[in-house]
Amino acid sequence: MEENRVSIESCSCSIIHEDAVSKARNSMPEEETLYDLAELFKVFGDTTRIKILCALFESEMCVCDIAALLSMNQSAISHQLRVLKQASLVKYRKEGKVVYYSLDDEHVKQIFDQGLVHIRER
Amino acid sequence: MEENRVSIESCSCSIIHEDAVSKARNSMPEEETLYDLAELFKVFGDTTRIKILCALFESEMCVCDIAALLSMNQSAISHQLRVLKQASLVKYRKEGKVVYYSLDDEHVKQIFDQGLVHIRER
DNA sequence: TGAACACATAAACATATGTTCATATATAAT
DNA sequence: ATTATATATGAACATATGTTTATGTGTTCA
Repeated sequence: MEENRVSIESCSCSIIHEDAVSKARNSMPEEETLYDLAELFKVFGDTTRIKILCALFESEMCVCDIAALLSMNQSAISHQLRVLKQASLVKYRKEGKVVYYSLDDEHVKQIFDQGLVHIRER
Repeated sequence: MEENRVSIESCSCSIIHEDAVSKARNSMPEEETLYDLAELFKVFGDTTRIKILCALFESEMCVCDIAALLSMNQSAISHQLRVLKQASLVKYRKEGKVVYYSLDDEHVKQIFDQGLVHIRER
């Protein structure tokens, strides 16, 4: 349908399927939600952090344990734990000098497992 | 238990909980699996790509439609569609000059929704 | 045949990100 | 009090990443 073709400044091309575009536009969650969602997945999108989460599926661990497990230095792990903590993916408890980290959330594993399903099936 | 403390070169600290470390080590998936998983989530970890996927939940769309929807230029969208395609998250069909993209996978939405659950509950 | 269009892609660029190094903080032990 | 240890953090650095710009490719239509 020629009538549906509308020029948009930001894009040199014309909209071919205005119906599809407006349907998508209406169903789209808020900008902030999508931003937060991307930020969340970004946290999962690093090998070190994925390994840390994976390790914590088994039991809580202190920073040194994780560093030893992954053969990385303590600082790198500590930095990544901060990222995980900010994303509410891990929580911690202090016991003297030692800080024990554990999963903060029950559906962290569900996100993880859904990802696994995808990579196994392609 | 003092006997459990073992020095590791890569980490200046000593392992405090060798049992926890070895349990985690044994349950850890293969390195390659974890790498692929991180790569997958990395693809979800960008606002533009999240929006594209979100748009495709409704219906297939051509490149220009998506560019107009997101007020971005065609090239940027095309680059991101390539990333999504390489991750087996979208597929396409050609119809003359127009290339229609759609979701490749039924559990893309499940990963997306699991992420939503997390950000809504924190 | 040639112009217009939809899309792809390479190069360049600015920005974001992860690790390391050095150092600070807090607790425990001597 | 001093030392050792577990962790946190800021700065620096190298690398990765997303967007733009320019251009190439393939298809349609006049």
